[in-house]
Amino acid sequence: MITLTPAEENYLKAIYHLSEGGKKGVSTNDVSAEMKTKPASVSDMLRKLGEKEVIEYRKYYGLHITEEGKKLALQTIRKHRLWEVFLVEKLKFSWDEVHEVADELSHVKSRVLTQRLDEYLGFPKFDPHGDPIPDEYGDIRARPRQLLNELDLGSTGQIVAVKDSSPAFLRYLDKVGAYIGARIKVMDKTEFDGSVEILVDNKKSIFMSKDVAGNILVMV
Amino acid sequence: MITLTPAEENYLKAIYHLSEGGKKGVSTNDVSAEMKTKPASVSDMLRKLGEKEVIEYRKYYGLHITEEGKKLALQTIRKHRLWEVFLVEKLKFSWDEVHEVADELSHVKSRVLTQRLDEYLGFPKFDPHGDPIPDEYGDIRARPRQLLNELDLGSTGQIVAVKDSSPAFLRYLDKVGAYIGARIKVMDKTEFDGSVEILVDNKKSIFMSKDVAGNILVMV
DNA sequence: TAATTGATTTAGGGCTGTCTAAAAATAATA
DNA sequence: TATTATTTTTAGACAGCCCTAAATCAATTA
Repeated sequence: MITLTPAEENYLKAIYHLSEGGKKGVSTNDVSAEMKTKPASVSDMLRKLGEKEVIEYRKYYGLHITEEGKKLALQTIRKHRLWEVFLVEKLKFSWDEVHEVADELSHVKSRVLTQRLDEYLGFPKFDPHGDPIPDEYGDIRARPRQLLNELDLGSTGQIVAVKDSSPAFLRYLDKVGAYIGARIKVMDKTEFDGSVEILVDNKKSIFMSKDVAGNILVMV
Repeated sequence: MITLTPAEENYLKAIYHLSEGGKKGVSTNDVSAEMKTKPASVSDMLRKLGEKEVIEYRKYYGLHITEEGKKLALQTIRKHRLWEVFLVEKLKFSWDEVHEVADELSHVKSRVLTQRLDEYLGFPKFDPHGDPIPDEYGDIRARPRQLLNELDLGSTGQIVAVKDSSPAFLRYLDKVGAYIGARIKVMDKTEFDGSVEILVDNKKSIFMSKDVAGNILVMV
């Protein structure tokens, strides 16, 4: 049975996220940026994770996460997200306050604790950010996606993809401040032209035509 | 502001308990036994705690905890006991399962977390073992004591003292399996002679006359 | 293809917290 | 008091995790 130190868990979790996002392999610098540690420290850690076979690591050529690595990363992610639910739902933390604390809590090693917490929270399927919570076997229920222009007034979600991925469209999104991963809320809908006003990351309000909104996929 | 590492917190907590129990100073070996680490490791840690002025440390002569040290120890104890309450009351852990887990949880550094947890639990004054939970200023409310023969059927508590401390009485208690610190529950009360049946440490059931029970102080 | 640039790794060091083995101080006993 | 026994401390080592500085490798450019 492979066991990871808290630091190793954190690295593996970061690597998992990087693997999901980008298509190709993950580089030392990617991990360094994500973890906010120096590349030199990352090299050392990658060697260790390679020895534990949770990643496949070739010096100078980056890495790929292994199946075993994914499983372990999902365990950590599960714990992290369950604690986030607890902090927000039970202890009334706001979204932005939870991350660090959940991070520390998620390193407490007790399988029973995780199971009981899951049960206590009513086996939630998604965390407060809308990210799915893996079950104890690492399975994730894929969240259904909806087109942004079909969302109801007041509903929230996260931009996960675009139908039109032309550079022009992406540049436009970039310009107005929308991006893959952005948390959005529908603030207003105009009936006659189908345009919408959405709030991005609880900060910036932007207007969108029906055409634009109809090309954005949102996870609700 | 003094900050302690998790290990330092653990040592200080142990030292606080040792200081409360025995009257005189605390020795390196005492701490070693309590912490289950080698005396050599303890020496090193005592030097560090001495430098941080949470204890007063004289080489070869043991130590005394300082006022500042007591305050910090009580903070840690507060967190530990709040988590114990959470684990037992909300997550349905049993008494014997909670300690290690609460220990890890109590090292999560977030003042807000502790406050919100306290609030969520309804500001409990005692942990599941009956030990008092310090408030955020480190104050402990002394728990009221009751005579064992005055407890209601089904109530639980911990034996904390005896009114009659004659050797004969103590020998008797010892014989039947009651002792200072024992967790008890009143299982039966006989009206006509005032005798009671109590369950000790969730294991052993013993009978007591009214005279005996009337000499035992219980913290409920 | 050769030189330069940028990414990555290695080398060496610091800090924490543990250990074992050996030395030193104190306490107990003859 | 002198010797022995016990307690405590020091010395040196190791693992984890981070750093900086220097070396190495790979990719790009001239």
